[in-house]
Amino acid sequence: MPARATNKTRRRRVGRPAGDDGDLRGHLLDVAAAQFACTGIAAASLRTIAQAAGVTPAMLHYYFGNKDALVRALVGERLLPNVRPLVETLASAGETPLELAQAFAQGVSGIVAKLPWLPALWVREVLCEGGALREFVFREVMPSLPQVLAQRFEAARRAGQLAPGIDPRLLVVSLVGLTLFPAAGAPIWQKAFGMPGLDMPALMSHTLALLGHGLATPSTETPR
Amino acid sequence: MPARATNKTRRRRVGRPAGDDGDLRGHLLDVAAAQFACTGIAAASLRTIAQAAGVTPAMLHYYFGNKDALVRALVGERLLPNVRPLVETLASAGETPLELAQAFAQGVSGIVAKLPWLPALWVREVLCEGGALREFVFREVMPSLPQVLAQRFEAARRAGQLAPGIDPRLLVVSLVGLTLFPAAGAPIWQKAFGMPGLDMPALMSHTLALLGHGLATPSTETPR
DNA sequence: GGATAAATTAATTCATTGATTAATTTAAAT
DNA sequence: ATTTAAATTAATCAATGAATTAATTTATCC
Repeated sequence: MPARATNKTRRRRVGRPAGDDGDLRGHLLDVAAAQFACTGIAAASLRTIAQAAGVTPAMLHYYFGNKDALVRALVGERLLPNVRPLVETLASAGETPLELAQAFAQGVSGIVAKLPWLPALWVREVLCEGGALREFVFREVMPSLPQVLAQRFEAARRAGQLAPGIDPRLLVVSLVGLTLFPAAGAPIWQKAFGMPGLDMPALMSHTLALLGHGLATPSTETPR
Repeated sequence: MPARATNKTRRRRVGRPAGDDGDLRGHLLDVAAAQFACTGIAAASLRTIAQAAGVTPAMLHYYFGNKDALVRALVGERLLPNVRPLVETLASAGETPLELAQAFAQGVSGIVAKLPWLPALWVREVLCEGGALREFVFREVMPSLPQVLAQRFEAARRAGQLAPGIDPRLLVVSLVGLTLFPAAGAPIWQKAFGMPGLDMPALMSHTLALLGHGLATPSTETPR
């Protein structure tokens, strides 16, 4: 349908295209994102990316110049535009900590629906120490998103809205661990449990239940 | 000092060593583990590993044969021996789901204390789709650990010990996301929040509080 | 129709990587 | 003292990677 399928579709004819012949540059970004997420940025060769997209490696040089610029384009044109709105949303979403956490979880879910490669790329290239996106993402999103959340949780704690024992900053870590992390590992969980879906809706309702009351049985509290 | 420091220490003298000249093979495993965790297995070159250990790449060939065998040795001699006991412990630890979760968290904490590179290696090479340890670890640990936990949570659910809305299998995912994941991202959390430590004890008590009663405000559920 | 611009390929260059081997050095065994 | 075994280095090879360039093909503009 979109002039260019992911796999074995015959490539675009050589020569200058007539009018709008499909967004090859954008397609290359998508293919590169998938490869980067799957094998890691450093281990994903331009040859492999080009092959997966049905073009020659020279096309990547034509559209992006070099590998580093390709990575930057991916972050600038796919990652940031989708993450920035979430940051703004979370600055004022929800009243209670639980509502704020819910807004975060839903926001992440929405982004993942649009950019399925994001969770894996995040844990590979941002979370870990030698990650290639570390410095870049750090300057662009990190200063804002965790800070905003942590500050709002801290305010809630001062207002007595946060259970004792919960650390406002570590709560941000926990939230990411309960949302991005399961999404990044979706394939392995499905394989481990023989689940067909591990669909995001099921994960979402489970996570919200866990955040809501933890593992405590609401009806019969075990006496102790 | 164990005969061989991590960085710039002068290398062992050439020639056959006298008696016990330190465990170079084991040291190479440790250095390789750190490099693998930092940049990913595929992106960590044998040259870099050898350089970090103060030896020539030929030593890696001498002790392990090739890169694949090095990875297998690392898994077989460092990873599995530390993970297997945890699986056995968790088969019978704790009575309630909360206690079981606590046992898991403490077990992970203990392993991470011994193998600080494990969390990052896990998220890079096991969690994600193109991970190099995927198949190997899957055969060795995955079938048991998640299954054991999920089955025990399922039994607790049938006994009415698990809050409604909590999925026994997804709870396993949540637990990993609340323990291994924060450990893997420790550097970035510390940097994001300007925390000195993100020490495991603080993380542990926070996580256990979250698992215990979630984000429920103390006003609605105040024992005593 | 000819010139120009856009898009693509094939081929090439240079650096890096994994892997290997032939010496070399030293300790242990005989 | 001679031989053997263990450990290490330097040098090298083939394969792969990123990056580049010179053609080639096709559409558009005048």
